[in-house]
Amino acid sequence: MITQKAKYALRALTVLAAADDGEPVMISDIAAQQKIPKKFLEQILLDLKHQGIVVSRRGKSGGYLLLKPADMITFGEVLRIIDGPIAPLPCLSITAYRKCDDCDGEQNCEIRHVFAKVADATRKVLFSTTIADAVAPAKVAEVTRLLA
Amino acid sequence: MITQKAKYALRALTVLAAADDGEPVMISDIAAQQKIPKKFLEQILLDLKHQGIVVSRRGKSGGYLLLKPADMITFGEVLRIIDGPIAPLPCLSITAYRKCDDCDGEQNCEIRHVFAKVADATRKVLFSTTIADAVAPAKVAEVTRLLA
DNA sequence: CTATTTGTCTATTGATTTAGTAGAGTAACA
DNA sequence: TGTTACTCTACTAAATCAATAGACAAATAG
Repeated sequence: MITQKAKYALRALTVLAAADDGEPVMISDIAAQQKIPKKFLEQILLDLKHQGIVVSRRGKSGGYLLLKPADMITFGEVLRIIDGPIAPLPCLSITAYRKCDDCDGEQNCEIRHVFAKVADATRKVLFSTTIADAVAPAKVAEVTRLLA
Repeated sequence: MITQKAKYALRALTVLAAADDGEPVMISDIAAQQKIPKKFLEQILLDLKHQGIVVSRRGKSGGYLLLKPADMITFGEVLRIIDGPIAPLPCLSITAYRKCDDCDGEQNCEIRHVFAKVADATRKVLFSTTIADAVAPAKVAEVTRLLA
């Protein structure tokens, strides 16, 4: 299970992706729109800012903007920032590798071997899907509605 | 990340799978062989027993045995028993479905859509791999050693 | 029939993580 | 210079994780 925090982060980013280019969106607006506790969202956006996913502007007419284009932000990188390693075992993590203290001989560890396949499959999906992909269907639906 | 408990469960089952047919293996032996805290392992095996994965015998020459053949026990079912749902979101769980209280309209939830792909890929691996698969390479290695 | 052996079951614990809240502070702008 | 909106740190309640503790029950050997 991914955390609530990660879900919030992804949904906040889709809001920013859907906003007009160069137009900052206020934390309160994102929070209201996505039913996210405002104070909690502040922390999340701050994390995303520190990790170079978004930028912020202060004062009147301030808010948040995407730093990179939405189709350059993958689900995988967001999850890593918020929830930590993608891998199901520490000894399979790319960003936070840690030898399993009990098992020695990773090459022969069959459990590791199985979960390596899980990790590969998971990464394939998460790093090939972007925030833009998550926004696209919503936009299609919107256009469809407008044309109806 | 899967829990330590799940890792212990899987490794304990490989020990039982490797044991001679009909020969019970004592908790202490499994614990020693796999460096698992004995008292913790007791609980794990009890869980697996309650869920119909293993059976036990008490008293002298007692211990645990697999209830089903090793190639009929998948990683997926063991993980479900020990760690709970496989799905990354409650609204994607087969065994413990729960509507996400924030998002309404599952059909349109793009986050859900992405994680559905993750869940599918994960399940494909976990339910097609059995304890027998995990033991097989070890057996091959053993035979190779004996023949050397 | 009783002592030993091995599994059964429930409760408790300390550490960590999760999901927030609280509040003082700082930059930008009008 | 006041208001607005982001920034940063600290705190907390509840849940989960990884064990540990100990009383109990069944099987069996002598």
